[in-house]
Amino acid sequence: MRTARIVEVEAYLGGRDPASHAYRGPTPRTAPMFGPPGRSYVYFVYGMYHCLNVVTESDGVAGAVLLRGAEPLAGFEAVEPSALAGPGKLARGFGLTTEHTNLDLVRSILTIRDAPTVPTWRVARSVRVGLNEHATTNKPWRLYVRGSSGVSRT
DNA sequence: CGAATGATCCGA
DNA sequence: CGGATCATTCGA
Repeated sequence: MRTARIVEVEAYLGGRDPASHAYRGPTPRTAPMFGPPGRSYVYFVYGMYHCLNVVTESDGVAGAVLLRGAEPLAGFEAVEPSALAGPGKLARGFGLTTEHTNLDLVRSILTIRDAPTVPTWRVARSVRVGLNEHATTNKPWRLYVRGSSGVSRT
């Protein structure tokens, strides 16, 4: 089993967030974002990368958190500490594809477990990265563990 | 149908 | 900064 510690995330909302895939209403691809919380939303971009999100809002309300970086803990054979630093690399490291969208993250082959609380002083905030200017909100909706090797380069 | 585009990454 | 590379989405 492969395990890793999540160290970088970004929040995406629904109708009020122009950067969100849910901005213009549900589509077959984004349906999980409008579903019940605690499930996965995996999408394919740039013809070669997958990204993993955790659906967060109640059923019928769009909202998700993009997992952008993690530190490998176990199950990864001889990988660099930065192997999961970045949303595309994280999904690839876990072998995720669109087959893994809409999975129950509490009980399925893909789960998220509780972990020791990260001290507030280790958490940094910033604006989200990788968005086109038109969609940027300039809200500090990216959170990451300061100094972690699992944080994507920006 | 065709065309545009993107919540990325890497290398120069 | 540009290229890789293609599913998804939107307009005609």
